Amino acid sequence: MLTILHINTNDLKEITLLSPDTVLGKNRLLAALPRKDQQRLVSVSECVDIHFADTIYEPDQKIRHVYFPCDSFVSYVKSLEKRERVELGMIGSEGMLGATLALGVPTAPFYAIVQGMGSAWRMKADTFRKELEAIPALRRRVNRYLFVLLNQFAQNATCMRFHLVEQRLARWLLMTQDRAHSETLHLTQEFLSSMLGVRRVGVSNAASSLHERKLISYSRGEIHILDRQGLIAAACPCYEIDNHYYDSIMNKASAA
Amino acid sequence: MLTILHINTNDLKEITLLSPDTVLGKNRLLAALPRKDQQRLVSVSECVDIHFADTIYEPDQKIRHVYFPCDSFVSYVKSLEKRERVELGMIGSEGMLGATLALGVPTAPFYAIVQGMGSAWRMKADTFRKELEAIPALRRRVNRYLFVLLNQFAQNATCMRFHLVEQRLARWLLMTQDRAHSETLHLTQEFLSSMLGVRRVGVSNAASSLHERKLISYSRGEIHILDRQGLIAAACPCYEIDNHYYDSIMNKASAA
DNA sequence: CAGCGTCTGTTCGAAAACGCACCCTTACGG
DNA sequence: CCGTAAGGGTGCGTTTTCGAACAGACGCTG
Repeated sequence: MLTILHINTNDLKEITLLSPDTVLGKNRLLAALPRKDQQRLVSVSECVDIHFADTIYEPDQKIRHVYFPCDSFVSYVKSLEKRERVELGMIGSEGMLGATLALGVPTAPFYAIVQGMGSAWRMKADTFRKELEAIPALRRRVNRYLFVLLNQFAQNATCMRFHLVEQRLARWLLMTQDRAHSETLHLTQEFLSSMLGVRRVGVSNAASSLHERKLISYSRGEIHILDRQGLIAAACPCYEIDNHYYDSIMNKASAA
Repeated sequence: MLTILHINTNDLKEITLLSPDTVLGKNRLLAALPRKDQQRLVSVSECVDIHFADTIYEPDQKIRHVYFPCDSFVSYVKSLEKRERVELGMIGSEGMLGATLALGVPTAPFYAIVQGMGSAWRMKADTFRKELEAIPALRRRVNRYLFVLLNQFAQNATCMRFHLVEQRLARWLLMTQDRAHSETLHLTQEFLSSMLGVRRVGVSNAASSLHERKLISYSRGEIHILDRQGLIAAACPCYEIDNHYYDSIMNKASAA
């Protein structure tokens, strides 16, 4: 239908096999909009694949597109010096990239780096701005999402300050699994260390500990989550606080 | 006039002597609006005094009023456990409290605790919402401010993660001085420790060091800043990055 | 199969911050 | 004048993380 006709395909075999509803439903932010609005938005979007380690935004650079991840996910990263680099938040199908455009600033505040490859709906920045004006439901939704993002940043800041590397690693793995929809994750310790803002050794120790406790297994960048409940117990409460907050804010949004 | 836009926060005395609508000019967010809008906003606001240690907002509680500080200033504070409490950002005359209302969420995300007593323009939450609709310039301004806030949170998070207590203390004092418009600050170490999220001993050591370096003097909660330039050098770059960012975003806003 | 790059595990001392506790000084009110 | 409380300094051992380095293990490529 409309939706499919307007897709700009690079290689979208997967996508084209799915019904429009399914594809749309993959992004929770869009999925909560009225069907009509969803169709309109898809008609001005394209479905793209994004790849591991792609840099979607750089700080102070113009935002060209906004993204609504389906099964991909992306991290906002702040970098001061070489070693002073840390993840601020993680965006998957529950959110979107470039929401700050709604605040009237055309540039990106942080790095946005792809963590999990997959597909995302992509829209030009100008288009997004226009659709924000045209679709009140979208505007409301994006605004609420910005509120959630602010909270995630705050939670993450406090977590970084007070919680141990092991707890933070557990939390990070859980968040990643939620967005990757898979029990296997491809992540090197080197990479994890830059996400958590610690040395690789710190990750190594924390991972060993989680491994000893039979919560995960890993080998050469392949991490398996063996015991999700145990991992939740090993993580700091920030994981569940975050999830809870998202639900409480975004669900109220759809009710309103 | 334009001069008002370029006020250095350090010498606000000038302003109080200046003109009749100086009261408004004391809040930089409002001061950047067209004169007409300023007058309208004042007509639906009241000027109130807020006092040290007042709790303006609590997390998940409804926001009743928004505040535009004149010479007062307030901290956003996140608190997980008893000891796990830290300042997320500081709001003075350069910003406002309750900006998140513009995102359509009626509740406050964090504690807001008064650091420096003084006056502020106060507006009912409903009024603020209506004025946001009615005054596009206000909406643009508030949105841009939210963008800045998001950045401040990010900067602060990274700073907390990587920088030493002494650097962070120096930065905090500078930020406070900017908002207090005074060289004397009343702050106990106990209080500072909960702002920086460290032990009081940590503050004590850091303060001793700054004192030895003749950058500050202090006694029983009275802190004097002796050498502002030296303090800037002792602080992490986050201080200047923050200021720079504010200017670059908010000044563009007034141009637009 | 040799070579090389990547990923991981481990070690070391040092730095920073932690929790806790004790003691001294100053301010203030009775 | 003195008792009390608040503010601040110091010491101690512990924990966590840091920076740097080295060694083993795996997998790809030539």
